[in-house]
Amino acid sequence: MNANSPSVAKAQNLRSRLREATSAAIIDAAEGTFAERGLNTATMNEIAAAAGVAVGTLYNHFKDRDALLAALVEERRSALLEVMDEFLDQPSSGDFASDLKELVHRMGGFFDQHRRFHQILHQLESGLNTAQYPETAACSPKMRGELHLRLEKIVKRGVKTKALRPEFAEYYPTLLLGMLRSMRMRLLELGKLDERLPVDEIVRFFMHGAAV
Amino acid sequence: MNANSPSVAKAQNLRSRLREATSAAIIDAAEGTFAERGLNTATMNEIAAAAGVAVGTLYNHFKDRDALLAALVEERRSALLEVMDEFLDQPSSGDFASDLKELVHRMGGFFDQHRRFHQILHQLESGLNTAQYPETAACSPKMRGELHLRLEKIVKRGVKTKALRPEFAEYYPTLLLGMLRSMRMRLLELGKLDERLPVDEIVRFFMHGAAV
Amino acid sequence: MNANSPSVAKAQNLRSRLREATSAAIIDAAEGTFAERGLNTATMNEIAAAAGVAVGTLYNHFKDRDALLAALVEERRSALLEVMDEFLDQPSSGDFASDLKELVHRMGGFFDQHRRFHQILHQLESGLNTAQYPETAACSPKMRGELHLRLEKIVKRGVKTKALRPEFAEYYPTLLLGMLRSMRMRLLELGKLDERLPVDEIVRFFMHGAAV
Amino acid sequence: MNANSPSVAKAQNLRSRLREATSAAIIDAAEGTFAERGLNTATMNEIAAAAGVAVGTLYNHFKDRDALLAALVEERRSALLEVMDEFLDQPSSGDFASDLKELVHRMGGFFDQHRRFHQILHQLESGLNTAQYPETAACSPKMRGELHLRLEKIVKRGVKTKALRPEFAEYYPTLLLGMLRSMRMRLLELGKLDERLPVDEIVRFFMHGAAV
DNA sequence: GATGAATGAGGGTTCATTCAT
DNA sequence: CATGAATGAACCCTCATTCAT
Repeated sequence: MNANSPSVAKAQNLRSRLREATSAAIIDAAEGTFAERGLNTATMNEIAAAAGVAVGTLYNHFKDRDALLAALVEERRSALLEVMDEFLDQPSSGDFASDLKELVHRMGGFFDQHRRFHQILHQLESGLNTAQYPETAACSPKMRGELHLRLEKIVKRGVKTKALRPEFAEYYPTLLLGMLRSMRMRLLELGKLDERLPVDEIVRFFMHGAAV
Repeated sequence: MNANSPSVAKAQNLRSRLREATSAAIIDAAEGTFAERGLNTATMNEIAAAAGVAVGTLYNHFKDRDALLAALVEERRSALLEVMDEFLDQPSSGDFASDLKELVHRMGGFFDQHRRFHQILHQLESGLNTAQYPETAACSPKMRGELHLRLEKIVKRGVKTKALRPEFAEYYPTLLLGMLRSMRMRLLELGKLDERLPVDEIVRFFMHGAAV
Repeated sequence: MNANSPSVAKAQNLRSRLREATSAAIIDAAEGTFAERGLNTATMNEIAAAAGVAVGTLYNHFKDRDALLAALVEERRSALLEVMDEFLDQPSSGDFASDLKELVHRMGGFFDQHRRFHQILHQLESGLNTAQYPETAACSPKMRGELHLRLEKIVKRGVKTKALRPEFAEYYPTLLLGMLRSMRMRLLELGKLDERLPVDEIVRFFMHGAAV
Repeated sequence: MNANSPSVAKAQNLRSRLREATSAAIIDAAEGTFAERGLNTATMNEIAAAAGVAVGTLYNHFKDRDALLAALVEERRSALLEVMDEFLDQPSSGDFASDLKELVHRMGGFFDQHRRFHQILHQLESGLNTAQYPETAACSPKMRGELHLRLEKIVKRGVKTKALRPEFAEYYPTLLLGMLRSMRMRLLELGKLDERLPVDEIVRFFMHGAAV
């Protein structure tokens, strides 16, 4: 048989790469459409049009609408966590404030690069949409949980080194994420679509608050 | 004739009161349904069932789905702003921190009392939903704008009295609201449906941050 | 008992007259609304509003929408036939053309006076509406049939006196009515709402056609 | 690539032809349903059932109910006018009566072939239905206007050649159309569904009237 | 008898999903 | 595999009719 011949293998590779490329294009189109039109309003036809393919093709790549959304979240989730983990696996610099600033910079950079995904996260957070999207429902809290975990990790470090007060510490990750998200929404509302998240100011605020 | 007789007048009063009661019941049911099932997912039939009336009745009281949502937002909006204005119209205590704490307590109290509305606000914030709901679209940013305005007012006071740093002050209202909202969502996620917002801790965090 | 006392009788008379007056007002309102808004589009609420009463009152006077429409048709039908019969019961003048002109004048006069009813007749004629309105369905062809009968009567007279050609005579009533109706619609289309049907010209055309 | 290969082109041709066929089937079904059940009573589900497709398919081919009706009217309108214009563009035979007879024969033939459409025209004429159907509203008077125009054209010829009396000539088109329509309705009422319009008799009547 | 709010069956429309080509 | 027309369940909304006051 020539099923394993080099040329066949090469052809399969090519095919598999083409397939991957189409999947990625669909996910990108889905990200844009979900963000722009809303998680509930975006239609499969719109996504297909944005991806430059026919609706049927979406279903060749993803079981259903829910699976597409879940795949999109999963794709970005892993990329974000990778960025964070890459940093968290390094030894601490010794200065908590620098460490935090670096981590939040990485997150902010990712969210700036994937603004659309950041908006989708916001829509998912309410958890109300997940009832309709069971697969995403399993994926989105997981993603939030993992984000939370990373932030808890560094917060615990901060508490241990007495850089942070321990009293309300369990909610610091929530507050930090909430501030990033509300800043993104505010920038959108002000029409500053291309402006970056003011990460340094947010970290400063997180550390020292608003008082003089 | 007897069109103005006491009994007719009484009957009209009764009717009008019954009508108000039904409207209020519908708005309450809508609040619950929109919050629980999601702004897009909640159906008119669900809302009617929750209110214990038939669908047609919803349309006797509100022009369409959009108008019902707008009426709901408007109802709560005015109640919230009233609570805030009642405080803001008083002379300052002189101590900024006390003033802020009091104001946020009022807001938090309102949001605790109307948890479901707080969740709806969150869903409205993305602005993506409003595209579909023109009437709400005109109402919801107004509400956010007015909330913002109140907070800006007190923030400016704080800056003027040098209780607050001026550098990032334009975003303090956004951050404060973002923290309240993310805390609500977190409590929901943890299943602590009936727990109150930890207003004191949030204000403390707002003022002094997380650092020791 | 005083059930038959004069005053009671008088009171009952009064009441019955009031009832009649309300019924007539409703029928008038129905005529206007059906004509203006269309047989299918006119709603019971619109009719009630036009009559200055509540919807419920319509149902106190007429079993349902269909019965109201049927009563309206019946009311005008009997009035029209009365006008025609009054003439037809007289002995012929001896001149067919004069007789026809007089009859058509009476019909045209009635239709001018009840333009709205004339329009309703037009809508009923298609017979498509009657499927939905069983009572009217029984009433409207009857009305058309009776109109037809009167016209057949005079046409037969004309044929017998050799004033009319017999060849196509069975369709002369249809053509005559069709011309009256199309003239009404044309006047409406031209915005000449208040113009009278050009009865003389129509009768002339009926008798001698368009040729020189 | 093979986007322009013969097989793809052939497939697209096939698809496009199938699509046309479905559209035509839907228009035919709509014609039958609108005529039989009435312009207001016919439901989209009935039309879909008559066409042997699902409701959704109607909306794949026509924006909404109104657009379907308008497309139907437009389709028949252009076919009718084509038949008339084909004749009107020829030089006159010199004999007005022959010309008129020929033209009305063509119209009558078309209306016989499209009896259902003839009935729909009748329903549209009242203009009351069109208020609800904006697209049809723009299309239906246009169609009536164009029909009128053609008839005015030939009537003017007749007046110029002194074949017709000029006195009431502006209403001749209206009367002619009204007679055709009332004859169709009469045939329907008599259950003579398949009988043809008696065009010769109508033209004779138009020219010479009913008198001996 | 008049009132008008409540009712709910039924119609128009959308859109995720399927499947023949 | 890609395609896109067909499908039909489910949604929003209307309006004739009822009935408690």
